[in-house]
Amino acid sequence: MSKVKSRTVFVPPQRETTPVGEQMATSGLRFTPQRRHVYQVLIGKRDHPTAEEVYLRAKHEMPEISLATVYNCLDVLVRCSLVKQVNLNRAAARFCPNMSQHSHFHCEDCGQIFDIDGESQSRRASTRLPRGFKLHQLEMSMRGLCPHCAAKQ
Amino acid sequence: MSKVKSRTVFVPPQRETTPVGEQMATSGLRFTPQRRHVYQVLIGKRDHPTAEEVYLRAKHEMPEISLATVYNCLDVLVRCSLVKQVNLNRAAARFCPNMSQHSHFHCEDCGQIFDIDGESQSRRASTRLPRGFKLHQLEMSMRGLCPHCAAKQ
DNA sequence: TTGAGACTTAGAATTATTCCAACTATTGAC
DNA sequence: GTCAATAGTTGGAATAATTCTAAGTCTCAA
Repeated sequence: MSKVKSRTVFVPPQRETTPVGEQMATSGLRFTPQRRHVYQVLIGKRDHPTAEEVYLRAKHEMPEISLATVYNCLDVLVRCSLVKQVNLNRAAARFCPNMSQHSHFHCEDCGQIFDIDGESQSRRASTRLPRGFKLHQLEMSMRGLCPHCAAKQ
Repeated sequence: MSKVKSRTVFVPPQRETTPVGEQMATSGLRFTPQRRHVYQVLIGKRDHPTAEEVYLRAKHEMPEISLATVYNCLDVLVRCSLVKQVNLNRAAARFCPNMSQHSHFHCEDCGQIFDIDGESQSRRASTRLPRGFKLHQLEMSMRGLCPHCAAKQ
């Protein structure tokens, strides 16, 4: 993953009362071993894996984990704002542990996804919204050529 | 559909040599009766239908059209930049004949999708892109509450 | 007129995701 | 601590959007 700037620092959770665990607990959810592991898998390699890829990586350390559980964990992590879900094409959803404000650049040639830092995107966007709309979340995605593929052509 | 401002004006194609038809022909594709009809269905009601919904609407005037053809037509229209494909959640893709620069606002309460005019979005976005990236297309989507649903709460 | 390539069609196949039912784990009230 | 209630996990089945396939039709250009 090409990352321009990072603000999210992962503190590995040791007990249920880590900041991450608390963020869940307030939603009435539990920070189970499976959920912690799925989260660590995402943090461990900061690309944009699909649920299937997360499943394969998670199985290395936790072979008995099921795909259904991985879907459940990802869903919970997204709902707790610990992970972003990225829907670029109609293909499988991808998951991104970078919670700083950023958008995604999808290279049409090599297929890679890049995080692009986008400061104050949502503030700018909401100033453009017609009166009455209440913005909760903004997602910006781009397609084109990454520097490497653009240079080749 | 709540439309703030529109720049796209539809000129109904009469012969194969309409502007719309030419836009296809240059790609080695044909502006067949099915493709024209699917396009007119989209233009006719400017909301954001799924492929299934387009299929149902198209069948009124052209009962023998198949779902596979509708998928083919939508794909071709998107590739010829006559229609935008909108992927909001993981649900069915939606199609939008508004080709002016705009983004989509998805109301979390009523589920409606609104076109929000966004002038010079892509110019601003590309100035934020790190050196070397070549932007072809930008998509911005928002979630939150539409004026009607926000007022209710 | 004919051959090549594009298009349409119905139905089958694919695939990401969700659902289900049985079982296990955790929490809070007593 | 015990126990009921609730939450989570698991494997497999089900779902639903989309793509593929094969056969037939249409269009264009030589």
